[in-house]
Amino acid sequence: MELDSYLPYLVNRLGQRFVSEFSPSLAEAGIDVQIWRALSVLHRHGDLPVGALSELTSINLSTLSRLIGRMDAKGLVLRSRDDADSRTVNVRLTPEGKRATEKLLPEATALEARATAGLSGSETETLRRLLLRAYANLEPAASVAA
Amino acid sequence: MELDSYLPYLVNRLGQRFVSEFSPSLAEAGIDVQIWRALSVLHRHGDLPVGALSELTSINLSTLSRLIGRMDAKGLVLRSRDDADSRTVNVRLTPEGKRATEKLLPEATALEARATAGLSGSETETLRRLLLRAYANLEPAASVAA
DNA sequence: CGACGAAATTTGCACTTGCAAATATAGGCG
DNA sequence: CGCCTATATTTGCAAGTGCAAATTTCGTCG
Repeated sequence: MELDSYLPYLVNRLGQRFVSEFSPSLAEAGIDVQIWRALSVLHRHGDLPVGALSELTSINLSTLSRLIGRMDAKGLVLRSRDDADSRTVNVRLTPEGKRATEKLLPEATALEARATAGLSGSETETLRRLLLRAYANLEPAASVAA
Repeated sequence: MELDSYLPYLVNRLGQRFVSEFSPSLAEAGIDVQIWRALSVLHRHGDLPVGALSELTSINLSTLSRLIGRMDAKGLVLRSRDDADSRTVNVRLTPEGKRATEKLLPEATALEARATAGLSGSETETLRRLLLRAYANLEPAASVAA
């Protein structure tokens, strides 16, 4: 195996670099990268149950539960039991959460632009497509009940 | 910004999936993903100073210092002050560390193969190249002294 | 040669994380 | 209707993590 071109390696270090390069913007907004991930998903998808938010953010459920607690304390989100099924807790952006997210979106876009500088539009699209495909390929095997 | 095709988002979730899919193999070997990252880099590059290992693994220096402590305790690596400059500590794989790493390499390769299933050889190469390029594009600005 | 600032690594501390167990609510069955 | 199992979320606990300060060693200048 050639580590320098090993995909998990390349992906991990690019991910770390995205985080470190975005951190100054986040720090200015007083939030960390995990909160940002949750905010951006909620902004895109609207209200979501905790479980769905976990799935979409790739944040562990118990970690996310506490993260939502912190976000709530900051006034960024609201929790409420679902009307139809009250095992479910729905998370919703507050106006302030929405505002904070929208303030950061342009910087997020700029970061991506910086990452793709020098790539043609079609190369960038290819990159997106292949990342998506690899992700789908690794769909957990949903282990059939024993 | 369209979150579902936002690169940092795609990269993060693919990275998380690589980790979760590799975890069973790691658990069997009794190590965690951070240790694996350090092992694989050491295997590829040979002995390295802590700072260089931090750079190559994208693991924070203080975190790495303690990680090396754990690896040492497990008999996977050895620390030794550098002969020429004893501010530097060199980290080296023990034979056992080498063995443990080589035991996992085939599974790492298999994971990558699974991720790239259905992609042509040239698509996979393109993916590697673009990830590398994006990483290079985000090289920190080395802020010129004020 | 001795003091001083720079470089490499480690450590104190406060906080985040994930696993597994606990809790809360639903839904089906006798 | 009450019990039992499944689903959704939270919490106890034992680590792991990053920042900033401390430590160790180096190299240079007076």
